[in-house]
Amino acid sequence: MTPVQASACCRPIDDLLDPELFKALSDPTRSRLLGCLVKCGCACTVSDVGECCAVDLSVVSRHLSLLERAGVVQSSKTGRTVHYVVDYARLCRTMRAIADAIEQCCPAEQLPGCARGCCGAR
Amino acid sequence: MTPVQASACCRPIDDLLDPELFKALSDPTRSRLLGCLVKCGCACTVSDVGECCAVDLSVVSRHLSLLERAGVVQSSKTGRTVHYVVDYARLCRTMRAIADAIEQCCPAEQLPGCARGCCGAR
DNA sequence: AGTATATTTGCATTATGGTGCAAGTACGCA
DNA sequence: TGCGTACTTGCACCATAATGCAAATATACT
Repeated sequence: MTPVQASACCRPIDDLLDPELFKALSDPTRSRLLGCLVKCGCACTVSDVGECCAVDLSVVSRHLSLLERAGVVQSSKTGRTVHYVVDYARLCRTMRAIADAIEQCCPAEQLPGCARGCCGAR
Repeated sequence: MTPVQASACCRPIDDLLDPELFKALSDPTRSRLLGCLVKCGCACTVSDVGECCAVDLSVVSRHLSLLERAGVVQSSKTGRTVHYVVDYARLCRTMRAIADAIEQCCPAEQLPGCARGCCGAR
């Protein structure tokens, strides 16, 4: 069993290692905005969140909408103000699911004898 | 308490939302390589992992070393071949820690009454 | 020593993405 | 209707990073 063939098993991990989600969390500014929102614990306006870092409000707006597209936060518009909330449940669920999936793939004895006989020689 | 002030509490989350880690997982090619390695379950050579996707081997090499710098995988050189293994334990621990930290910040009742009185009006 | 294999590095190219500014849209209020 | 506020979008600019190719390095084998 080669790594390529091994890819055919352990299905769940492929969907969980979603580059889009991680990309959303990979920018320092965005990370800071999210951290701010996570700790706030309630719905914050774009302007409120914007106070967390010294960037243009348009940048904040774009980052928050990107986080929403990634499923990390949710927005609700009331009048002319937009409130953002962290989707705590979903984010936790995703992180735990990734941990679980990785753990399931983790062989009991990792090295040097390959438990699954993959990777050719090894 | 504004979002800015709220940032002062709930400390752990800031260190856990490390953009560097997520950046490592944010590239599709890298994600695929990692998924391949995770499912393989044992130490794979650069060439082996490279079979997972249609990119130059030099690209694979660079991606794997980046993943190592991010603490996602570990390498060991034996002779002229380099073996990469996923650091299952560390990755799981990190993901769970993030989930835990987020959950701790999650207010019991999220909306519309803000449990922490932050975000001004709301 | 000479050749083959495994991986890395330098370099140029291209793609992606973050940023600020200015203008635009949407809505509330007088 | 006109003005102010909250946010978004278009655009240009700049930085970072992904990629392939070719060359270099390191090691094994004969």
